[in-house]
Amino acid sequence: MKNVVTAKDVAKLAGVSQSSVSRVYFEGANVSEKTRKKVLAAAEELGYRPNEFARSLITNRTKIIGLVMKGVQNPFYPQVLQQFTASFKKWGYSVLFVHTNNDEIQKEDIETLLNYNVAGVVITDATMALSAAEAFRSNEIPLVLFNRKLKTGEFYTVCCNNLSASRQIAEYLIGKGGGDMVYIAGNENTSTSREREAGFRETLERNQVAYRKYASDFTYEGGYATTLKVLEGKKVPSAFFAANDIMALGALDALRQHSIRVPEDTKIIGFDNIDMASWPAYELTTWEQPIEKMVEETVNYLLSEIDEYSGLIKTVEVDGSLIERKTT
Amino acid sequence: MKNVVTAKDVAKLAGVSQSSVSRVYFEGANVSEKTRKKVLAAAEELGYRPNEFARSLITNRTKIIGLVMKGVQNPFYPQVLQQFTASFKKWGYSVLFVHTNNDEIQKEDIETLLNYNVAGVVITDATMALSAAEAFRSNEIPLVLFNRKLKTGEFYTVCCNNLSASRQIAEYLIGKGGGDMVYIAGNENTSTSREREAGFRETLERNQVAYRKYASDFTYEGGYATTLKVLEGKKVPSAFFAANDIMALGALDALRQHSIRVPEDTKIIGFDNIDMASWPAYELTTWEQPIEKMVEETVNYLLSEIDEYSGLIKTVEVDGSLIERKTT
DNA sequence: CTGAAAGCGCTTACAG
DNA sequence: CTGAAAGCGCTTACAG
Repeated sequence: MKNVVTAKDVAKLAGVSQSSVSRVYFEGANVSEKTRKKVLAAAEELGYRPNEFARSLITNRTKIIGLVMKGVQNPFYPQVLQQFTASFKKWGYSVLFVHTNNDEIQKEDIETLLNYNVAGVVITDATMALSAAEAFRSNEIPLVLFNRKLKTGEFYTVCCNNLSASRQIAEYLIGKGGGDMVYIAGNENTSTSREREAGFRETLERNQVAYRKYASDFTYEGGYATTLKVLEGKKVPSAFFAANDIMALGALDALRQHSIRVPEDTKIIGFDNIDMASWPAYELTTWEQPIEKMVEETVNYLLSEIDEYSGLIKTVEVDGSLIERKTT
Repeated sequence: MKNVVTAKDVAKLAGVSQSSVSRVYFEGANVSEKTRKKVLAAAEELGYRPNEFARSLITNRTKIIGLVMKGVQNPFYPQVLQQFTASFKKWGYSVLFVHTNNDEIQKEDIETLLNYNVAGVVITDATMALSAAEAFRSNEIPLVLFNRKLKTGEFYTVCCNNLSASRQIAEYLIGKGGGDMVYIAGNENTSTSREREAGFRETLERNQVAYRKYASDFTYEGGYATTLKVLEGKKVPSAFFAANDIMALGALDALRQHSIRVPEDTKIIGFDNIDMASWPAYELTTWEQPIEKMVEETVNYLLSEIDEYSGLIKTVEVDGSLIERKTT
């Protein structure tokens, strides 16, 4: 019963061939204005819509982008999802949403993406086996790692300039005075956490500021628990740098529970600039990730690769900026 | 170059007909174990995957569910998205994510859903013109409104038992003492806000407790600003009921800014039980929406309608429960 | 600019 | 249980 109206029906009503109907719906094809009008009128009358599947079958192209995401709990990512969806929509692409619980994308998810012959893939906060990447490459499906670097030189990557950002963060905190600082790391297997650590640590060491690192996991609960652990030592550090905002908020709440005043007794800075960072309960100083710009870079690359596949590999780093609020 | 391996190639290598290859991948079809093994071996060797588009073209069925969402800013919805994706994945369905900025789903989004011939549709916090619904109905595409009621009797709806919940909330607050209460409403055109208001108001009036309603919009900023407006009056109400958690958090921050103690000077209760409600900075008393159960109800209905379309219309209301924390 | 025809990669009666 | 063949709804050379 479904979708009963076909190009053939429209052709009959319009008094043209099925090929002409097809041409009306295929941009770039040659059709006279007269034919176009007849076809569109007939299509309107019958409620015709071209069948995407027949179309994809023959063109071997789809208008679907696969978007892979893990941490929807972190408000940063829903925002990313929204912006990608909006941006792709402008170009006529729809988003197939793939959620992965594991750090690494599972085989079944890759298969789904391949089965739907997606035009392109965006991977946000998940990793991928190189063999999986090979499957996309051999099918000439362009792929972008968003906000994560894997093996350099293997993927097109778009992310924030974490190294330079964390150096600036270190300098900023040093400027605020105080002699020992704590880095609250995110998951150790992410480039974002490692790079933010590297820039921060290196700058502190160069300035002979004491540095401690505590492992955590990019969640609010993690930031909270980790900060409690930091406070077990007798000395409160002069400043905290949390690898993302949601951990910074947890850290802030942990500090408050111990009646440690921020920014008087210690300072804290996050990363991302999620909505909550600006809430009056937090007023968190942070580093803004330019999501819009990052999304734009990603979409532009994918569209150009869809247009003509080159397999270009590059790492694009977009600069963010310091957002100063009341925790420093 | 893409997806070059077809059933024909596999058939040749396996020494069987293309029909047999097809049968191996079509569950329920009759194939001998011997044939199956030969085919799977050949498929493995060639890296064969059935083409979903060819399949959909002929069966007129897809394994795609359209999920329409508006407010990804409210952490409640990413959670909903995640649970739907996980749940559908178990049944072999993928999620086409449609984000709408407007309250009402736009025509182009409906077209996308129809073009991809989705097997079913879930609409969360958005509304839809009846004419759009008609398009789904006439194509026998099952549809569920999740957490929103539109015209009763027109849609299959799954939501929380808002009326009973808000009555219990009112009784709970009355039990805590105090004589005048404020309802912070969400968007006026949503059933969730209206129903929560109705149950709350009705119970207060029956108990002769003064009631005031303030319009707001389901956002943190809205809850914050609206509460400031409430406080412009000289008298601080004895309690606030915010139509969702994110507004309640905004309200709480506004109260703090005015140094009004919670729960001593006034009380506040939200709705949803989002992650943040349990954060130490808030410890918000709220009503938990049983997302898991609601998702399950939705998925079960859709699967049964996909299996055999009946057009069944019903409103399923799932009970939630009070989560008592420190704001009451 | 237009139509007739081949073909995309599958599923599914049909006959054996 | 299996194979040959028709056909799903399109696009796209090809010829006119």
